Amino acid sequence: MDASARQSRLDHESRIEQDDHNAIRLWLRLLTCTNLIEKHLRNRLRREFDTTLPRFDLMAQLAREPKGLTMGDLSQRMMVSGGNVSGIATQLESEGLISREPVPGNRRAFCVTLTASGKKRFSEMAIAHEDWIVECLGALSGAEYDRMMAMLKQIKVSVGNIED
Amino acid sequence: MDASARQSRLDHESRIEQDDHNAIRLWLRLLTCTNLIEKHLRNRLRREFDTTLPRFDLMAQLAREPKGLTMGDLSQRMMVSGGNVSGIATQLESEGLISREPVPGNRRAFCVTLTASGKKRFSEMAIAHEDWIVECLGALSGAEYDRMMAMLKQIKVSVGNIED
DNA sequence: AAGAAACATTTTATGTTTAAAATATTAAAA
DNA sequence: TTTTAATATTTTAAACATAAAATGTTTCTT
Repeated sequence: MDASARQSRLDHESRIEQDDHNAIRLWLRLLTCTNLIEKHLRNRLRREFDTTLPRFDLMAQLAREPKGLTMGDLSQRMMVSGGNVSGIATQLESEGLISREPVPGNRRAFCVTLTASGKKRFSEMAIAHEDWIVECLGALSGAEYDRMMAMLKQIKVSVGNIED
Repeated sequence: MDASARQSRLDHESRIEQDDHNAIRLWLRLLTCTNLIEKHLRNRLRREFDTTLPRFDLMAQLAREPKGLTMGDLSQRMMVSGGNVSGIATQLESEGLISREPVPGNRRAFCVTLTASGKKRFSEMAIAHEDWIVECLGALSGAEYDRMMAMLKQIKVSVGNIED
């Protein structure tokens, strides 16, 4: 193998390695960024509203469905396990923010809704929450938003295709 | 207010609202994407190596420092609490993947290192782990990598500046 | 050298999350 | 009608995470 052939082999290999490392670097930065924002939101929810992200998420789902949702609906929409929803709902219920009523035609299910107090509390939180996110992501231009959205969608599809 | 003025007011307001909603949409997609990849990695670690992400992360830190790290070092680098590291280390030690030796000149500290078995296991996992990430993010072109990295860095800075 | 302060780690208590088992209800099929 | 399957929820067990208290070690001050 002459020098140029060796060189091109090395280039090829190092480019592949570089791509691999790029993928890891990108993943790590993606993870860091998301965790940073999530931690920020958690801190502010705790500090300003004395609550947690999962509790906020549950209330957000209910706010979108004034007619209420069953525990199973909540589990599915929040993409967390049923046992998890059960625990969070118990807390929120004891604080009077949600109510769990039996469903007339279905003795298995509970219909979970925001109470008046829960609605009021959630609307305060939602406004603040939106502001916090704009603070975090507001530095990106409209064009950058679009590009980022497109790339993330592509990643989502890639990952979705891997699953067996 | 004439029609065009009303229109421009509406446009302005709706653009702002749109931006807000864009920020939330972007955040939600970012979160979904990260969670999707993380869940995928967790599943494969569990399925193919019968381990967890925190355990992998601890071993990864040790693999980078053949001389070993103290519990405090690990806690700092993994960005988790000391008590947490303690629990994970106890598990890995009982499985013979790491060892905790007293440090000669410092009777407070333990020096944690990968055992031979731990090194072997980790190198297998690291290769697979890298492949999984390339699978997830490989659909992006080199230019897209760069743009994404730049935007994430910008977000990181934005969020960092908010903290008080 | 003695006491105070800082440090490294473990222990304890508490909370969140998941997966899996258990319980109960409804719907469908034989 | 009885069995079976699907659904809805709760309970339980385990891993992970944090904060705070406890323990032991080192270093600094005086």
